[in-house]
Amino acid sequence: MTTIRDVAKLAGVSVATVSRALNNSGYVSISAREKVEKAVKELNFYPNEVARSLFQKKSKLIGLLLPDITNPFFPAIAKGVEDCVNERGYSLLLGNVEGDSEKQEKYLRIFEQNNIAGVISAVQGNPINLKNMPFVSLDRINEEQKYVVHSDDFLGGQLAAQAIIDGRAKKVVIMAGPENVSASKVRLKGNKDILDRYAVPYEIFQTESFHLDLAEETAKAVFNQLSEFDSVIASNDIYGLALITEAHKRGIKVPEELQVIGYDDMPFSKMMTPPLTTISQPAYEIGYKGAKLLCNVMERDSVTEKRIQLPVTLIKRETLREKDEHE
Amino acid sequence: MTTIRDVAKLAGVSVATVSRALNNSGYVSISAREKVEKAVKELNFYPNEVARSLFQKKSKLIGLLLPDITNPFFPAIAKGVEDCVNERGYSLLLGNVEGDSEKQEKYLRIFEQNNIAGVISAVQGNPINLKNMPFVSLDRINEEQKYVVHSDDFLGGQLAAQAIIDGRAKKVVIMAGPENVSASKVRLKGNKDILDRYAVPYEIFQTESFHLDLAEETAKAVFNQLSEFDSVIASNDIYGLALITEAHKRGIKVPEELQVIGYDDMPFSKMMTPPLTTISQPAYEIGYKGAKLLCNVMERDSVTEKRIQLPVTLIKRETLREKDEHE
DNA sequence: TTGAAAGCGCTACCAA
DNA sequence: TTGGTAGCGCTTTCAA
Repeated sequence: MTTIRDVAKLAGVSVATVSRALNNSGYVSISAREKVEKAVKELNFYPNEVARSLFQKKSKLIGLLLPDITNPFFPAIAKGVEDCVNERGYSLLLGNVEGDSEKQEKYLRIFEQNNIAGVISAVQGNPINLKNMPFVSLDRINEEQKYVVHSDDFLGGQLAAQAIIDGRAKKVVIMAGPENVSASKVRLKGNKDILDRYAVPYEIFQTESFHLDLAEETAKAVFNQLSEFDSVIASNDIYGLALITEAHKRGIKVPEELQVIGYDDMPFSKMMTPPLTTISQPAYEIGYKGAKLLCNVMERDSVTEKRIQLPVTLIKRETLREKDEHE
Repeated sequence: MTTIRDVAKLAGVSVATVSRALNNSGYVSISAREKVEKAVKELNFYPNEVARSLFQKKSKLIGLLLPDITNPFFPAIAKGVEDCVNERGYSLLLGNVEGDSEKQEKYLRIFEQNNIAGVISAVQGNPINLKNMPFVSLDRINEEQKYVVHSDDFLGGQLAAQAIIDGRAKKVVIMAGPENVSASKVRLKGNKDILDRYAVPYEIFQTESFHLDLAEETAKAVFNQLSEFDSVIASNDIYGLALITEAHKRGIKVPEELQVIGYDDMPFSKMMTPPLTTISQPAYEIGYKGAKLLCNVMERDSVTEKRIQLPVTLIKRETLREKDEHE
């Protein structure tokens, strides 16, 4: 391992000068800088981040907490986060938490032990071990959190309900995501707001998780436990797809007999037969803007826009009935 | 921040004793150990990994290089990796490389600057900046690499071709994944091996990437550039789905007029209409076993099983024609 | 069995 | 403008 001492020796200057030259801090004469640069190049030297981090009590690492890396929504967020932090010279320490709050706390501890510069989390809840690490919440947020980036879940819920109503819903089933996840709760509110306004009857089917593996059995359960519904607002695209698949198995036609709307606009949703109508939220952008916010929080003390809300849009495809233009 | 000094002071022993007690190294009397444990608990002390890593010249971090976190295959691998390294007390530094070899080298440098314990990579190619970090390749491997975990791509290719033939393929299109990706190349060989054996005519449509965003336009291109094919071996499930969607748009019936087989058995592939027939490879297990292999390489010097191959299976669903039992 | 002290590679203070 | 040096929190000699 080549160190700053090797560079100093080769350049014929002190380690202090090398350090100043590398960090553009303090005074360095042009000739000294040149000697250092030459030596750095010759030795192919890159400073050890661990040593730097030990001294600064702060590393160039950012902790990323995800509820489920297997759910396509989160890799999209992660990519946005990564792109942004990379531009600023940070790297990501990954923590896939799986709804396990012990695991979450364990990760927070690991983050702290590694002098993390900040943490960005799409996991619901206020971590205990957070100490005073800069912290930004994504998507699954709560009221007390100071820095958050999320999309307009209430509007998303409204849009979904409105679209279903436009498809002449007589009786709708709302598959509501986990009760402890803010985004689900708010969407549900949005759904109800519109459904109530138009006095369309609905039933709520509460799901415990967004996990992909549960989608199929949940779809079955919906059909087994509920009846005579002609419209479903699914908790996300995967659950919507599972529901459509189950409907097909039971000989129910989509959208004629049963219309379905998803949430998230996952990459494959447009490739279904029929292509899934859904609410799109800008996952990549949530990640990117969240990371940007975190960087700003870490670098300055004052940040103007602390709680950022991004728009959602209805993506009309073919799992909803056509609006009856003649009524 | 509470340090080992605080613990030492509270326990009434020296920092050396605290260190020994924490690491179970060297002699520590029972009474000293008890005092230390009590102090540790009282102060809620966790050792700083950065300091430890600086001294050891080795951190508890493992670098994970992924070609595209957005492709569901890789999060599945990542989860396997994470589960395994967690059990052994390591955490993951994430590097999403996007087929950009500069980015890959940049990450390797960052890994090195952070005293990484090892790296695990699903990216094709032999990194230059690898120095002597323990290194395990996953899925996209090559001959020179010492430690690899992958699935039986040749068999996968054969299985896909055989299944297509069983569905009475007259003329098949092979969508071959990127030429520089080993897994694609080997699968293609497997395809050809069987197709040639049965003298079934085929054309190869070379794709440049596995990237999700390109799936739709690739599907269009296949139909625009090629004709009179009745079977497609897609490079993965996403591309298979995109192809089916495009076929439907063009009024082509699947599987009657066009049969399609995918690769990877992504989580949503069974929820399509019709459900996608595909080749399943154990992504999670590839990740898990790869991480296990890496840990063994890092901990001991001798590892018996250096190149691990995992099985693949044909998942029959409904995008292939039935085998004609009467022929 | 214990503790003092050196030192991992770096930054920043302070004196020159 | 420069360099010597202390010290970040930890582990590991080595002497007691």
